[in-house]
Amino acid sequence: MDTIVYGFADSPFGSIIVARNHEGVCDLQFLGFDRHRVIHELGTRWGIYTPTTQNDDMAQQVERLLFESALSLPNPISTAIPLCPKGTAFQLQVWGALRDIPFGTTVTYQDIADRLGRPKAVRSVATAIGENPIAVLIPCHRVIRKDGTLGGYHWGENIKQQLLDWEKREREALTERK
DNA sequence: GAGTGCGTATAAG
DNA sequence: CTTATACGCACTC
Repeated sequence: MDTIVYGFADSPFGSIIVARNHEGVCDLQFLGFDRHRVIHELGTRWGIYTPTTQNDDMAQQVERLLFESALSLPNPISTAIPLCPKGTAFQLQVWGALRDIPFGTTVTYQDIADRLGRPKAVRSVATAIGENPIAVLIPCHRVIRKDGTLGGYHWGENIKQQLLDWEKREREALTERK
């Protein structure tokens, strides 16, 4: 059986839990908004009898790659860390589309639906986005509503806004440096 | 088959 | 600003 290694780390946006199996990171969630819900989610997604090992160093390495840097543009993250999210075919398709959104930019839920060739399935697409198990690495925070308002975020709209502000700052900092 | 959801559009209070 | 109605579709029970 496929054991899961998980660990905790502190990010600039609150503590996170990172989990990975032999193929790659399978979960990355913020714990600040609702720690109990997150732990429960992990249990139901992977099964409470799945063998696990704790390794905070692993989590901290991922955290550093994600937040400590100037490695933001043009998004080397997308290929540096292998991912292994668990979901339906439709969800995996949606999450795949999210990975194409460049650092520091935003798109709308409608844009994603259009890109998938399902313009009328916005609602379903939005639901799938809301079920993203790998925060930041699968940048669901870059998807906002068509009217310009933020839209929902599984880990709290505060963090969504903070992530977008951070990406914007990083991006501007890199632009001015030339 | 009924109920639900990180949306969108429009109408109305 | 907030609630209400409708559309549409993947998912869960």
